[in-house]
Amino acid sequence: MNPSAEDKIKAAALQVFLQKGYANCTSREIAREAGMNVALVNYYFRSKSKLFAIVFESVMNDFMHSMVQVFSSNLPVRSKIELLIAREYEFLALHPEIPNFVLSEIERNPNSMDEIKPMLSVILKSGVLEEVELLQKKGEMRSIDMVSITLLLMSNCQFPFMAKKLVHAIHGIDLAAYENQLQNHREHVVQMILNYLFPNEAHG
Amino acid sequence: MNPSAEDKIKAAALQVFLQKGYANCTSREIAREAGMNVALVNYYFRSKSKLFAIVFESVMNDFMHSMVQVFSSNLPVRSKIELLIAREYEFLALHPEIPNFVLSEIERNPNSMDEIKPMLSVILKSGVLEEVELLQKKGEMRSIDMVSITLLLMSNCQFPFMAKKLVHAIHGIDLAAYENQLQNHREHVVQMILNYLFPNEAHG
DNA sequence: CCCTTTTTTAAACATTTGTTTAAATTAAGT
DNA sequence: ACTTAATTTAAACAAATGTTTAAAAAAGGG
Repeated sequence: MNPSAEDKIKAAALQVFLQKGYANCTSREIAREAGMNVALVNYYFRSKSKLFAIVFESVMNDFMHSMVQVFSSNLPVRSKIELLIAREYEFLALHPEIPNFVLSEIERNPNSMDEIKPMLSVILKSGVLEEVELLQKKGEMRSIDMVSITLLLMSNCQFPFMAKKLVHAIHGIDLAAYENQLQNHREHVVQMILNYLFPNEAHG
Repeated sequence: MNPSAEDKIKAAALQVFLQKGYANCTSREIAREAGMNVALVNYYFRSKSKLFAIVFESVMNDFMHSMVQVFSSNLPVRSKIELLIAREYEFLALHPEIPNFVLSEIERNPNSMDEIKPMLSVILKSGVLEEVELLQKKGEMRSIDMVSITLLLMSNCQFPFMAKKLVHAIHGIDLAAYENQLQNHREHVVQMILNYLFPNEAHG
């Protein structure tokens, strides 16, 4: 079956909002991208901001989904971290605009993150924190707080995708070649973070 | 001497552009922040976009200045990296909006980075690349390309400042306490990166 | 086929925004 | 003090934008 007008608008909005951000695009632009009238956008979604809210929620769900999966598995922490990085690099290779999209929205509307809290509580209940604490007590893992661990993971996964054009400007690297560069970089990130968090083990 | 009207407008524009970005603010907002009329903004700077260009150039100069200084010093690479991270954390503690400001502008205008190229060539001429190559040949430094080194440094310095509100949403950490968290994180970043780049040396 | 509801369109509205104009005020020079 | 130039202000303009309206077209049900 063909996509409905509603779905076409939602898809167009996703595209446009991701690429230009909320303030930097117009309702007419979304309508044009969907191949229809401005009024239809508001007929189905009432307003630009309501449409954005729907798109944002759907993006956040996609983004968090595989992360929650990883944490809910019963792999050891070390493997969880490895898998998490792999998954994020896969996901962001397909949707590199998302980190900036999320950070912008959080700046625009500080309450926008309320909806991820249910997913966060799933992670908390997975027992990951306790496992980390135990490993640290046994000396198998470096003593480091969860905020810093989160920052290390997010920084090294998300920033490389956000900085594509900046790296291009600095190093002159071709935007196509950057895809390979990123996969290469991923391996450094995995090794570097694991080496640091688990200093007693033998690594590459 | 009192700041001139022109300077007051420039200062207000810096403030507003940094905080809200180019598209997300208005000329009238800048005028109000400077305590004057909209027409004065255009009287002195001709247009919003010309004013932005001036502000952007000045921000980029500030941002690059201390980086260039570090690279132009004759410290060994290891110390340069240490110093670079320290300087960036100091600078970004004062101006945490700059990474996002720069990345947004690069997206809006891909040519905006042309003006940093002179400063980049200063770094290239500093001989840092050759020193890295030599250390890698001698096996004192891990074999890793310059793009990845750049990414490791930028990711771990800039992202933590960009993600302040996101980390607040995830971990509930108070925005004031985050300042301390960042300084704590800096030490992890220094150790992690040095451990990884110089795997043969003894580290904390 | 007719009636009702849903979908689509073109046009209009009010507001905002970047920019300009023309007059008023101030400063500077002689 | 007078003239000229520089600065500041209020008002206006045109274009863009989010939203609404009212009419037209299409779809569905009996």
